[in-house]
Amino acid sequence: MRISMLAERTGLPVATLKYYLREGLVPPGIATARTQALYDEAHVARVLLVRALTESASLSLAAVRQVLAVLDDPPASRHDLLGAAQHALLTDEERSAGTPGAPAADPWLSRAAAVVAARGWYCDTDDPLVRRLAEGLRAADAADVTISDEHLDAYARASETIADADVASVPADAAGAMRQVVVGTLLTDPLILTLRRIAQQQASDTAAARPTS
Amino acid sequence: MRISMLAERTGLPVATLKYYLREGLVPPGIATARTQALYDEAHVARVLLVRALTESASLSLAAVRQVLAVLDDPPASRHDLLGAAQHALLTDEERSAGTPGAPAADPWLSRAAAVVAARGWYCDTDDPLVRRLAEGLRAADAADVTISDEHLDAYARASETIADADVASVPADAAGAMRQVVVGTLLTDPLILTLRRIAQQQASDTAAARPTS
DNA sequence: ATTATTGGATAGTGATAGTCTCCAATGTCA
DNA sequence: TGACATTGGAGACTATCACTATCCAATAAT
Repeated sequence: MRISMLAERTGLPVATLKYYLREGLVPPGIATARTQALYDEAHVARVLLVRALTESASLSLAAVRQVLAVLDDPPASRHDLLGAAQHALLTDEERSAGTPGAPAADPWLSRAAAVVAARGWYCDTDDPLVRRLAEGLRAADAADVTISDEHLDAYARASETIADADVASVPADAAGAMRQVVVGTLLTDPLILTLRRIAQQQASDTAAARPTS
Repeated sequence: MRISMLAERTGLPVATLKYYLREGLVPPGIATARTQALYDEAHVARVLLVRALTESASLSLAAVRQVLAVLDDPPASRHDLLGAAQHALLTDEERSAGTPGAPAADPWLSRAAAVVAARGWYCDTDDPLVRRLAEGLRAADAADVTISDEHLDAYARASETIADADVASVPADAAGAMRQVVVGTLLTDPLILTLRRIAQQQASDTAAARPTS
């Protein structure tokens, strides 16, 4: 199919597709002449993937590029798969954060480590995710929002439920697994947050019905 | 305190504070002369809140404005509180989405409603949150990510755990409750997503240790 | 008295994500 | 075969966002 057909199939203007091609987010079509190239279903899927990641998962095109790079070249070992996937989802800043000498005993980092440890999980304060958690705790405190240990543990328990379901749904083949983990996680993040809000309404109604319990 | 002190306390350049004042995100100081105004701890807290919402919760300044408007003028009735809070967290587009005649029987909307109903929750396909859920499901499908009913139900169960903890932690006074619900939800969203990723690593390791179970 | 700081206004910046305009080469259909 | 639309490729242009910089005359500090 030609680019105008690709535009029709994806619902995007031709100019945007040209832009994605220029940016390397979508591979070039098969050139049949100097001003003609053919695109196939894989191109349609790729464009839809880019849109899903930008629109639904709110990724920047730079982040989409990172994700696509991992999908296009998945690590061979199944063991490295999740690690590579997680790595692909970090920001440049997070990736390059080496421990510069003394960590200055950040209280937020301590608490983040404690939350993780309380669930019986591993505990490495150098892990970018633990650092990200600490950063979130710091921001909440700066905004004068206090989160109790029980509250935080409830989040950790819920996360465990989610992660177990996630891991259980990973397909056997490497490429499919990569796709499911990386793209699946990104696209289900907003689902989880939306479900949380719906559940809040529900929990609030229930609490109102059974007032000062 | 003068603006330079406010800058020092918040760690932001004076130019940025002036910008926030201009944009109405931070209330003006008490003018003592035509070129002099005083700021207090409330201003410090406000600036830190704005930063927490933009940096940690990734809100745009326009969204921060919406949130602050609700915080500054909370609904009197406790019953309306969560509704108003939820309303404040919607986009303009979502707020203005009235049902235009026939809903065209969107399959994603049906599935979203089914997920909600399966948890024994209310079920209104006009609810902006249910629509948002449907939109997320549509995006996942477009990106060729399939989510089983069990998988989705695990998310719903986890969300219930989270929401119960959220509702249990809401303070009694109206202003504090508003703050906790709106700001607390926004700032804990990233915590939950980060915990999910950490839990995924954990679940993956566990699954690897107990291979083909 | 001199120097620094302030509030207020206006203009400029850099990043992001497109969108528009041209062009000569090609495809399509009469 | 010819008229006309479409294409790939390149470059310039645009809008939005979140600042940042510059000026100014009016204070404040020393």
